[in-house]
Amino acid sequence: MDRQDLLQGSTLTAQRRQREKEQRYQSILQAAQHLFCERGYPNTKIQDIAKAAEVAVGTVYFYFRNKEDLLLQLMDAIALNIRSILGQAFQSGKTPIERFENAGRTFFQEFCLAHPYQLIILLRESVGITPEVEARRRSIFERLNQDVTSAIQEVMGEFGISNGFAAEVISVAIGGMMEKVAYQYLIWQDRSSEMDTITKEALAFIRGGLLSVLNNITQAEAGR
Amino acid sequence: MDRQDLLQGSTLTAQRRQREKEQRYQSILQAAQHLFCERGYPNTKIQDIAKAAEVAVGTVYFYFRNKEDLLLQLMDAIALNIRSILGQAFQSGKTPIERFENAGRTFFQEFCLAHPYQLIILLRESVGITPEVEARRRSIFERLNQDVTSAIQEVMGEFGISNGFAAEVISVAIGGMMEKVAYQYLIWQDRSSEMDTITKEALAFIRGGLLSVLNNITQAEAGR
Amino acid sequence: MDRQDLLQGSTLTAQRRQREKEQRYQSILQAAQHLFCERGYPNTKIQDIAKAAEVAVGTVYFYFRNKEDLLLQLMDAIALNIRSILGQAFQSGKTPIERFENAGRTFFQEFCLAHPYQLIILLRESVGITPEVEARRRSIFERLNQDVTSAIQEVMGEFGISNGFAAEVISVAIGGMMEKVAYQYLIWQDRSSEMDTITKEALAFIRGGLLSVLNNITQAEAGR
Amino acid sequence: MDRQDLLQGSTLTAQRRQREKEQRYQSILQAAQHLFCERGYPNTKIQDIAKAAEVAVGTVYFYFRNKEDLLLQLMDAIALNIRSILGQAFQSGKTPIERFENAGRTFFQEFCLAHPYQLIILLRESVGITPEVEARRRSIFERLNQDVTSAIQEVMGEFGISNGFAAEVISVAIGGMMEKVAYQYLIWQDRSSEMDTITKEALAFIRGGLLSVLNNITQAEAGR
DNA sequence: TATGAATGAGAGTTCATTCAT
DNA sequence: TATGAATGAACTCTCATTCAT
Repeated sequence: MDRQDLLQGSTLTAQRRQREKEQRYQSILQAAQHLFCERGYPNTKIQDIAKAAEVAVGTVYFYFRNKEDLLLQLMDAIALNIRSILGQAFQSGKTPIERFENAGRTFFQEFCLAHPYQLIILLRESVGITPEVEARRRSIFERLNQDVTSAIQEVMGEFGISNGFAAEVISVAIGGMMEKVAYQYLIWQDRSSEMDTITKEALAFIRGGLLSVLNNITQAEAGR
Repeated sequence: MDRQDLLQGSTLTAQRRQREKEQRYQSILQAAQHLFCERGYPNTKIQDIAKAAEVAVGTVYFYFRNKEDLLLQLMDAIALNIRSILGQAFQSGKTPIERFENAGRTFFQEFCLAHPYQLIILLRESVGITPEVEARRRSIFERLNQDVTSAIQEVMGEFGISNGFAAEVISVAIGGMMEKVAYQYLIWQDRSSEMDTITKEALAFIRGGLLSVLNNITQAEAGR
Repeated sequence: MDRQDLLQGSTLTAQRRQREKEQRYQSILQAAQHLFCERGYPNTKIQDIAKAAEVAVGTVYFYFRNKEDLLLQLMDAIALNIRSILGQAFQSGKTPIERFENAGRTFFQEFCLAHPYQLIILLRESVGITPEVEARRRSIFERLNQDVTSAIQEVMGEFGISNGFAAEVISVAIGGMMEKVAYQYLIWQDRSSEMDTITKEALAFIRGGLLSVLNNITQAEAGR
Repeated sequence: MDRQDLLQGSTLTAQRRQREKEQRYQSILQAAQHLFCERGYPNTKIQDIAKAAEVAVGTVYFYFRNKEDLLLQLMDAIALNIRSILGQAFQSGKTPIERFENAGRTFFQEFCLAHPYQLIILLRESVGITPEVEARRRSIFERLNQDVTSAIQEVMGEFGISNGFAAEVISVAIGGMMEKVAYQYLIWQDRSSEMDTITKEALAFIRGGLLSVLNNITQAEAGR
């Protein structure tokens, strides 16, 4: 065994270790997500998470500062995922309004239906836990809100108008709609098989509201 | 002192005692509401509530089965209040759409702005506490939803159409919107001074969405 | 209405009141006995006793100093009853040994079978509660023990011997035997229908033991 | 350090840890036994046990599900001990009756005098605590009873007779005698120095009863 | 006498977190 | 890195007892 081999060996070992570390981190995170959703955050013990992830309690604390940190990192991962999903959707489609609707559809299909646990963490299990968690929730939604607000302003641009405040309020409103529809039909009830129709109804309503607001502003400006 | 007096006397005493009991009950409930909102439900100790209500810990348990029961009864009182407020609003105004908008305005003005703590309990502190609490949350929103769905169907009736499913989904969407706008601008930010404008924007959006949906259905039916 | 009448009236009223007081006292005592046996002393709340006796909590404390006092007075009543029952039995029968056996039979028939709750209080619910309660238990059994020891000494007298110490030990042994047989076949198992046979077996054993001891002593003394 | 060493090393460490765990478990159990006897089960706080065992409260709950479980495991350990002591005694001696008397003597000498705390737990502190504890008590005595019943049947065999029911009742009776004598002279009074004489008197009485019963049955059978 | 609302010390139990190995 | 036994502060809930009416 020459030096090169030794180096290679240790490199490979290091790589494997790194991979294993990442896997452990992920398995803990997934176990936590699962249990938080099934039993609720306050009713989930670190003990349980460790058992589900097949590691010792101490190991959880090696990867996460504390229980709250576990939730925060979970939220961050979820936020990353949802933004990545929506980001792509916002780029597909020809017209701004089309892109907008694509994003809406994608939210229900690719996020809510595909990752119900992530939805539950974001809308239920991270609510009212701690000021820190609540702040993270807010900042996540703030960023999503900015994306949507930008999209709305783009649509507005098509109509030759610009109203940042209205765009923001409407963005918040649309966000709330999407959240509540998902909560109602996926968390409270399980109507996942009807999500197609539900999505259509909700998006029709949103498009209607959006266009109507734009037309009114346009007319109002024209009437001046 | 004759028999009548004795009877009256004891009745009056009994009445006063009953009144005092009711007052104690209310003062505990109010203390709980205040602390749940300020510190969060899980961080509020029964001890604290007792101190704030100026009673002993045991007294809290005389009026409420346990901490969860305290929250549940609080939620019920809030649900009663919001339904009473919205119920009146739904009866004012000439046209269905007018009544609908009145209710929306009333929600922000008479409920959210007037009773921010109740808003916080309903939207934040009662989320994800216990299956029981979550079930109560659901049933409260279910009932509100039914009211709004009815109102939407009334509006639909004006247009000579009827679509229960659409009405329900739109009701959920509108509910979510109101909730999120309130959460965003009253709980996360304090923009209570701008609530007038925000309300106007949000209601315009809703009216637009609603009318648009109705026109589309009408046209679709006409086009057949 | 003359003075005599008034006096009579008040006397009668006083009598009635006295009677009612006594009834209340008894109903509380009986409720306590029942609940102590069914749920166990530590699991019985004063609240429950009051409810069962159809009086207010405060009323229980008018008749009894505290929960322990309730148990102590119950024990005293039971001790009174058992001594009265056994006392009569010890006087029936011609020979000492016959009287002795009558008492044994009576214990099972007239006490254990007739008053199972009293048996349970004495043998189970009053055990290991408090030093005071334990002391009362001891003094009750001490007195019973003295009675039995006397009876044994009387039997010994017939044989022309006297051994106080042996009499005492045998008395304790016989007492323990009766207790355990009752506990086994009436509290742990319900073999009340077979108590006749069980009683016979047990009494035969006792008589045998007793006579054997007496003969041995006699022979030993004769052998000197 | 080669592989063998590593293996040995880890094994030794694991063994030592296992031993320490067992020691902690025992020290908690002993502390509980001591305190239950000195203060009574209901008056003993987990806090106190922890302090006496020089561990934290949480450690008690690491080894025992709850306070009741602590008592149950204590009872099991005691039952194991008493059966092992009596089991040996039942095997010493030539004749069945001799073995029987050896067991009786051993009960007083090797169990009651040597382990008074175990006696107190079994006869006083575990009485009337909980249905579960009472059930365990019953099953422990049931098993002891079976042993004694078997021994009696063996004695009967010597006389050429067999009466299972009588054997069982007599076994219960003898058990009750032993218990009560121990309770009276070791728990209520401290006459441990006189236990020799007391044992002799009690065993004479038992032997007398036993032989008398056997003779009677024999005569009765002969008389047929 | 009788009532029952009010009291509050106290106990069992939990569980996030630590740290020696 | 990983382990898991150990920790102990914290919290909910109980219930015997009191006392103003």
